[in-house]
Amino acid sequence: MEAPSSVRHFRRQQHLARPGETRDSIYRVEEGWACRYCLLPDGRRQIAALYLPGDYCEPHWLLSGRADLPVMAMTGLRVREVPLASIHTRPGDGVKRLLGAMVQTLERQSKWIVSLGRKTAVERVSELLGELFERLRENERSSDEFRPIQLTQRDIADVVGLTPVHVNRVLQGLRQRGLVELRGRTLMVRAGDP
Amino acid sequence: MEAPSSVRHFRRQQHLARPGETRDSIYRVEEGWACRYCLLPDGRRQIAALYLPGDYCEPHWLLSGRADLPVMAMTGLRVREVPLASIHTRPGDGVKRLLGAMVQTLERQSKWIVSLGRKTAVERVSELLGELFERLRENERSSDEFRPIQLTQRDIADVVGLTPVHVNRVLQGLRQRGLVELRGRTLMVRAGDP
DNA sequence: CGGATCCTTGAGTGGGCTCAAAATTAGTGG
DNA sequence: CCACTAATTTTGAGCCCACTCAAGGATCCG
Repeated sequence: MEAPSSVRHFRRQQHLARPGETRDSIYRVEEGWACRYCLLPDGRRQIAALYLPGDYCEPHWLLSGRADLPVMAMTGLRVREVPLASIHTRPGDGVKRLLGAMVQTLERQSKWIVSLGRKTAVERVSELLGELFERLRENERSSDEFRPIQLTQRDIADVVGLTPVHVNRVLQGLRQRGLVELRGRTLMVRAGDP
Repeated sequence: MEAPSSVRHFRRQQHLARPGETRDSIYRVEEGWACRYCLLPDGRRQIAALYLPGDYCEPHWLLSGRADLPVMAMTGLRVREVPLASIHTRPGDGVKRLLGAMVQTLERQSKWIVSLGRKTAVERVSELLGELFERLRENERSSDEFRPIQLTQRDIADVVGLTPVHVNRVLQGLRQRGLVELRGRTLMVRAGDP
């Protein structure tokens, strides 16, 4: 007998799911970040989705029942495990919230396709940081001007489809324009991203 | 009084939906191709999804009830209009098929993010043509070796995130390798895509 | 304090872009 | 059926954004 919703912890780089695995539960992120990514045979990596506190990971498991891409913790991570059975049997808001999250993921992915296909390096990085700031502001509701982004520049590179070296140079530009700050090794983002 | 499912026709370049519109029905493509795209203020265009015969367009309207991006016919188009009400009230396979289509769209988009972010021009074009060939083979079931792709090179460019000029040069390479043929102005794709 | 990871910087290269013009093809109306 | 126009495909030359390779500093962690 398991509790209907249990808390689980993952360390950075640890996998929440591996490709092909069948899933009978999803996660709701409570603290920390996770990502869905694809690793090509020659080592190239592309991150296809980021999961922040408050996000469901991954909503479409409700329908497909299996993971198609690996999901990994990008920081220390605390999640609540939600059995799919508990959602199917109780047809309340649960299903609705999940399907809503799915649509949101879909729209976010469409936006990223546009960025990756048609935007420059500076535009992509700015857009990513802007989006992250907004998503953080929605879920945790404090109104600090700066927020920490716990990603390495390699991680950012694998989201925006660039090289770590070039991400570094872009960030230096954004720093001079005051959109971003570096404290120790963690990146701080400020509100306002046109 | 309207028939419960009516057939509609669109000409090339004609819009099936415009951004912000509220939708009370979706389409099932019967013949021809359509796409969802994004047009940036400076004229850059990126196509985010292609809809082929047999596809639902767009499944997530079922949940969101509105179009976020414009949808346009890329060729002459015949579709069947399916009122959302008829799906909501009859909770049979209809909902299931639509949600399945939604998951498929989601997985397809994830794959495209990987391509746009991390793959070369030749890889992207080959992958697009291979995917299109497979999707065409699933829905229409004849086993011709070659199939027509009714897209201009500009359209292809706006899918794979390249310039029309460069798409042209890539296609010339693929033609020399026999993966592709050009009859008149229409591109013919052959099976086999490693 | 040693080792690992990450950030930074420099110099040189290249894949894909831009600009521009010519060659094909499709579409239209007479 | 044919001229005429518009839309595509093709080709060439030159450029630039982002990449590669490589080394040197920071920062973190045990």
